[in-house]
Amino acid sequence: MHPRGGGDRAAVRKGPWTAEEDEVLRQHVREHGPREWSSIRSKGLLPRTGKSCRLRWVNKLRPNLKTGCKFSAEEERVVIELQAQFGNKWARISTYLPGRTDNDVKNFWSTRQKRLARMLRAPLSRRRPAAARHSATGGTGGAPSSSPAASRDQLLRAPEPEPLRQDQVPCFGTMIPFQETPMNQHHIGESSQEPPPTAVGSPFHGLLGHGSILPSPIGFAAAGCSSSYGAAPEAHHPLSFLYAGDPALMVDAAGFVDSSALIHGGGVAYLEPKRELEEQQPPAGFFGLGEDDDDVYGHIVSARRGAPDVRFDDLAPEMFDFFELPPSPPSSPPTRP
DNA sequence: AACTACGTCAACCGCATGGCC
DNA sequence: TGGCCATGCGGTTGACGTAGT
Repeated sequence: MHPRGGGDRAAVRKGPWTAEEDEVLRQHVREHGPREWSSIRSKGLLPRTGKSCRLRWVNKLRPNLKTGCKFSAEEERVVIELQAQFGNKWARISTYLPGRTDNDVKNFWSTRQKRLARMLRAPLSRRRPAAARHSATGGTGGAPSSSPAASRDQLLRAPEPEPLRQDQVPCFGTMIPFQETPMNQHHIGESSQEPPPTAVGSPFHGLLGHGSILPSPIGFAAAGCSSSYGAAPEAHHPLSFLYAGDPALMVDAAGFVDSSALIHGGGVAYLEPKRELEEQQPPAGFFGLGEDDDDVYGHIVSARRGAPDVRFDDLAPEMFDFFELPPSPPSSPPTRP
């Protein structure tokens, strides 16, 4: 980023910080604490605005920051959960993620959103291959895609549907210690007051948030997620069960989807478009898009009708954000442990 | 090798909020 | 009570690195 402006008002410096400036800022914080940002400039210590100094400290110089390391699966899960709960309250969300700043969380979420928007916008033929997407999204140390070699065609031509039995459905609680997180304690309390509408015994039972507008177990094809998203299902995200294919969690996505719609093949699973769903139309505002939006809507519908073009692998989890969640019940802020 | 698409990150901006006078 | 100032927050932008074509 090139330094912008700088010509006005007594040479306020903008742009990247130098090591020398960082050191001056550290020294100021050592002496005065993380405050009196404006005095840094007024005293002539740095040609930076107080806002800039504060931002630099908060985002880069503050101790115990997790700089240069990707969001872990757990962190991603927390962000997704809290975003669903609080909205874009990044500062608030970041307080649940030690070492992460609101800027980190915001950037993380923004990346997810952009990816989804692009995926929904771009023709699938122009999409990156799964391996590429993974490397880009999952970073350098992430788990490999569950099935980079399993081509879309392979998946879509899986020979024998082999539905999961109910007793094969894995238990979320054993895989994701969700209850350990403070916000989830809060969440559980909410859920207990307002049980999700999914039927007991359904694979979705307890997974879908209250008032989920899922048309039903949907007919998208679900393969192992190629991204690094380790986000686990949680009560407020209607489709969050789809995150479960992340190999980093050693979870087979098949366990989280409608077993009757599953097709297994080569360690991956996808949903066969359910016959009974083929006649259904998505609810108005499906994916937050107008029904006239052929570009996007067409893809989704084609998947529902069995057009062999869309897998869950192709659909980023963030598309679930387009589901309009019912307004959360007024909740007191969760207390940190 | 050049180009393109994409992800990541740092830093800016405008607005909101709260404290002080 | 209203204005000023410092700080906090969320949105946005643009540089840069990486990987695929």
